[in-house]
Amino acid sequence: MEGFAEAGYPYFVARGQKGYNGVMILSKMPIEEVAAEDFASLGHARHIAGRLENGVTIHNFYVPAGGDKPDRAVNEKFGQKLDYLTEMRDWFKANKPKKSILVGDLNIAPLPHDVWDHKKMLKIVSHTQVEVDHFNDVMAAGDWIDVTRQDIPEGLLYSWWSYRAKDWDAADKGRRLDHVWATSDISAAAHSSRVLRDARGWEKPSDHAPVFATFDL
DNA sequence: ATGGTAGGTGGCCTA
Repeated sequence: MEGFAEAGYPYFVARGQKGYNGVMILSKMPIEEVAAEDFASLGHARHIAGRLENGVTIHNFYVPAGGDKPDRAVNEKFGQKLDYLTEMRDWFKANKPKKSILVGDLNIAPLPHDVWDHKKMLKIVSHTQVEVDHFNDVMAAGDWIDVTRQDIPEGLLYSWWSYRAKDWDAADKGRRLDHVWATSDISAAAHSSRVLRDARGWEKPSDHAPVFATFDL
């Protein structure tokens, strides 16, 4: 934590399970934890929410990846992913977000231009129709706006490239799995979204690249 | 239809 403070982020809210999963929101300003839900009762640490002193709430989600086969009858993890999204939807229906930002690895690329090959990817977990339907239901339930696509509506845009490609940059078989959303009451304050694609080429990189957005609030 | 890479933890599982 000292390292984060030295880097200019003395405040945070976080949940984690060593060796498994975790979410964290670092802040330059005081932030108070306001929620940490265990959707689909997985016993995981995939959600944290904090509120800043200006009244803005920030959610960070790590939606389950969902395994390989997009069929809950043979792949329990896929069912858990859908259930996770269904419970997110119901929670946002019951707790209508206002002045809120949602970020995270949502493990779904919702739009045809969020993947390198829409037709091929329709059979691949992260871009199947049932996942996109669940994803859109969560957005509708919270009146969420996709800030990244508000700023960058056109063109292929990815935030993740598999480790398994021999040359991720040349093959460029990416997916936009990481998202920045805002409720419609503050979405007009968002601008300057971008993906730091260069980070995918750093030493010992994550397979995800950072997604940025700026809010004037 | 399959394998490909990376990581964390501990000898395999998940992403």
